[in-house]
Amino acid sequence: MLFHTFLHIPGVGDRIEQMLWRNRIFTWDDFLESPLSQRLVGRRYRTMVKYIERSKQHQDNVYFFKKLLPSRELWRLFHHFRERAACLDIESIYVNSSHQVTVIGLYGQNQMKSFVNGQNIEDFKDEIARYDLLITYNGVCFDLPVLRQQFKMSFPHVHVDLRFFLKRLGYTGGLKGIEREFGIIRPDEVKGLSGYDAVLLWKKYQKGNQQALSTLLQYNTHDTQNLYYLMARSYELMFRRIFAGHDHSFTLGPEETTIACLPTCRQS
DNA sequence: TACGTCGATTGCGATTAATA
DNA sequence: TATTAATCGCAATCGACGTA
Repeated sequence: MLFHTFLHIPGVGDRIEQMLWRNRIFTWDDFLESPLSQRLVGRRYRTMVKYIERSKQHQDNVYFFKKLLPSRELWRLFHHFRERAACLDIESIYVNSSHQVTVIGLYGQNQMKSFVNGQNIEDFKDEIARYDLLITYNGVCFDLPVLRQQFKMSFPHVHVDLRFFLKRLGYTGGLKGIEREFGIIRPDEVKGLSGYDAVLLWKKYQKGNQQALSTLLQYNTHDTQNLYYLMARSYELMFRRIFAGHDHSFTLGPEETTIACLPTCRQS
């Protein structure tokens, strides 16, 4: 999707991008090679050539595109930069008028890492710095503000909040409900657990119940890993949607259809 | 329940394209 | 060249929404 994107070029909005696609100019190379380009965009042509050439030079620099793309279109970076993407989900308890993080789950590069308050939670800062792209559900409103407050840290990453991205595709409601709509079935041990249960499990753990922590970590692991599956599926759905009707011969390339199906996801 | 922010909408000015 | 139309980008407002 990155190479099909023109929206990041100053002076180019939805309409110009759509117009280019309608005229079978689907990629940066199409634009540079097509004799139509100059006629279609007039005086903008030189600016567009300059930015496309810069885009090709910076195609491994996610922050180049973060600066230029509108935030609602950052999802387009997911597939190209998926090796540097991590899913994030936190659990917390509400004490003294603020949220205190109990568990942080981070899934990226096919690895799940859990950080537990009082054990290894300080390692989280180093681990998150290894990634450039964060995927959360409602993270802009909850996870990231809580982490910023508790750890006094900033997140320079590209951030895709699936809550708003999925809403554009017609999926609303909490994470668990959307998982069911996508056919994800959780194992019996954590099926039916909610964020409130996570609070209760943490309190049990504080009273010495190790099994409660184990269940809490399992719950958080499913929350976190399922985000990756939802990101991959919704990316493909949006890709298909925005190109639908433009050209029947233009379909997803094999690199755009690879959906990472996690071993923890049981699909119906 | 409190919190935080997004998307949709609207309005406005600047820029560019098309036309006479 | 002048005028009009189309488009972009920004800011402000407000309601909606999901998290633990």
